[in-house]
Amino acid sequence: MENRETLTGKYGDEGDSLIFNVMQRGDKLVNEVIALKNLDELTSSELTVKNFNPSVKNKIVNNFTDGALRYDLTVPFARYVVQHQNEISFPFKRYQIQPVWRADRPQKGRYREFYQCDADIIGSDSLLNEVELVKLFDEVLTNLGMKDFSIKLNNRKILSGIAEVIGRPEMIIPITVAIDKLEKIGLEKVNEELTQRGLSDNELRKIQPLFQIEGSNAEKLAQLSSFLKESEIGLKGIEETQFILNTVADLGLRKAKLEVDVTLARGLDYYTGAIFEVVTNEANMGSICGGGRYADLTGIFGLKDMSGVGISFGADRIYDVMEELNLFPESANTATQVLFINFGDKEAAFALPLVYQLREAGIRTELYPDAAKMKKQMKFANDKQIPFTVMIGEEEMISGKLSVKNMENGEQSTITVEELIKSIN
RNA sequence: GUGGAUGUAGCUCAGUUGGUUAGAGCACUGGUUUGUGGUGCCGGGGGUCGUCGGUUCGAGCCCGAUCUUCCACCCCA
Repeated sequence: MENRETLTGKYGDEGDSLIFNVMQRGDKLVNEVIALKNLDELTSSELTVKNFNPSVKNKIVNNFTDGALRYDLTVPFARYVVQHQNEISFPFKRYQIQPVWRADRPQKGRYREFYQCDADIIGSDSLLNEVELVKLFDEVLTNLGMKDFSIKLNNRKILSGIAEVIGRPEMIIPITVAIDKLEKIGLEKVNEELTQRGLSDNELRKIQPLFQIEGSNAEKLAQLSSFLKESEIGLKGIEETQFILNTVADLGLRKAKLEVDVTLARGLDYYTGAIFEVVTNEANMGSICGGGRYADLTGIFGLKDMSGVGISFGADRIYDVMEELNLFPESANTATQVLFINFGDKEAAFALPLVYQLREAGIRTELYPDAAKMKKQMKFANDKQIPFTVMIGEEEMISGKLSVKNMENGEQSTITVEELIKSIN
């Protein structure tokens, strides 16, 4: 859990409303309720759901909640870096695997609680870090068995450049959100939305060439630099993207495709340079990974000039995709090799040292804990695909030999422990 | 946040235009030589039909509310 104010305002308006706020506890809460009773805006009639106006709602959230569940791992990481700046040697790398929460309505591939696996490098402007993270995407997802996935690459500076060229720099977020939908809803609808968001016909006309951009990464960048020739920041974004592409190309990738995608616009407010998103081309799933460069996230917490870049793997979505693609091995078969059947207290006491003798010989062995019916114990062994069962009853305790049953072919033999160990090892 | 569905045994689901003791498969359990699994056969336990209220002589089936889960949009991991 974080302090609420640590998280609010970092993820955009949409993000803010998806943060799980946590109520104050105990007397603090009681005191806030008492204090709020005195606010003239809050009359009892306003406490009915239908009459709830936003300002009252805000007031309640502000007064009643002091904490918030982590929305992602990046902002808390930035907070951590600022708080521990004197103890950290920079550039600082860290990975972190933890659950995060979104106050959203769940559906396929969307969870209210899910795990993110983050890797970040903070305290370095170098684009080599971006290159390393692209390689990390490739390495991890390839090792998990994914065969066809795309790392989409864009740059916030390019998006800024676009807004600048159109003449509406303040509209960068609405514009990028709209063009992000190009593939999904088509050109016409995107233009509709842009108009609705306040773009003039002239501005709309200026942006059209952007929607025609296509071809290889190099061709896209070439068209883009002509579109952005008036924008210094836009050209800077192209240059950065070019560097990442070239360097990665020299190193090569295993299964990943690295694709420039100008329509990739992540809603997170804090990205300033490269923006990443990974999608699998083998299953219908939203993005499975994301990330980007944040040049001044720590500034909000009081530490200037601390640029970082990081990526996040969406563990649950990756799991879902792997499940769908049958990428999990049939069984990790580290299961029991020998099961001792339990005939009762005396027999169990006799068997237990033998269990440990087998284990010391490296054989995965267990003794059924209860003197359950034999049929039940045998069925247990069968269900768990345990290859050998050992029966020790009166006879075996006298003779000192074990009745060993091979569960695959049903054959049974009477042998010593040493012989059993030898036959398995 | 917007819209649409769902909710019947542990699990997956049937349940006819509202009508007597609510069913199946799987799972569990007992028996089939009382120290033996996998297939077979015979038997058994288990459900206040999400919750509350309403309509009706009578509701799992109709109506309302509420909760849950799911799906799409929005957004994103």
